[in-house]
Amino acid sequence: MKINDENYTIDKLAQGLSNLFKVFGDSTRLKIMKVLEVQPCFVGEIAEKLNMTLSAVSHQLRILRDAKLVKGIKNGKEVLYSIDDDHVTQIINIGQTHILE
Amino acid sequence: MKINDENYTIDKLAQGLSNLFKVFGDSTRLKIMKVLEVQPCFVGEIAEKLNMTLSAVSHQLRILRDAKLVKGIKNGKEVLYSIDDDHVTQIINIGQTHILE
DNA sequence: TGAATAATTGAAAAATTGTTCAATTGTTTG
DNA sequence: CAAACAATTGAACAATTTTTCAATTATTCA
Repeated sequence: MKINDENYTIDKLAQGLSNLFKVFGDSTRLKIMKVLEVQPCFVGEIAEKLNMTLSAVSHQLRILRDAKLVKGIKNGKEVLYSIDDDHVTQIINIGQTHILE
Repeated sequence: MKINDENYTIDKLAQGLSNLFKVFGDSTRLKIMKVLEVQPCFVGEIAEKLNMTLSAVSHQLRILRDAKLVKGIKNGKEVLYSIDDDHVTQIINIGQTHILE
């Protein structure tokens, strides 16, 4: 394939898509999303539920936020996180169907 | 969270799901899937279209095969690859919707 | 104001992943 | 059978990513 318009387009699309799916490609982040699907939680609650350090959770939440998959709303000292987009549940559900077949 | 049944379940599920999404989380593999969505191709054709070495394509095809996302049918010396599962297109389409919003 | 609490951040270490190169397998055909 | 062709494989290197640890920011309240 030569460097032409068509490949430029597929390259950019593949880049964007793979960056999105990379975010789903980590079990820690998946667990965080699964927890938030049940109900919105503070950072400390997520850490406790998943038996992780606050720091590790916070780092992963930033990645999820950047991808617009979760959002955090500040409430005093605490930040309440929740799922930001229905695509999260859709993608996870199709994935689940795939691996359980 | 303590090591209990509930977490054992979510851990295993998150492992399976993240392993699946890791496969989508690479632009090379995404481009291969995009190419195969248009039409089935031999390994050499994929390599030519994407301007990659045969070896690199073959390595990625094995990962896609293991995840049951593509399948290869041997025909003489050549192997014809195609999308193995409708979930591929579904997941890519939802991802595309997400990043284009 | 100062202590306590919740969360974020940066840097380093540990682990994982993708590509390249060389060698190998399997198939066709001269 | 030997040469040519298509694809796969293994090992090494380069690059990226996740976690940990320590330090920092921001907010509450005594």
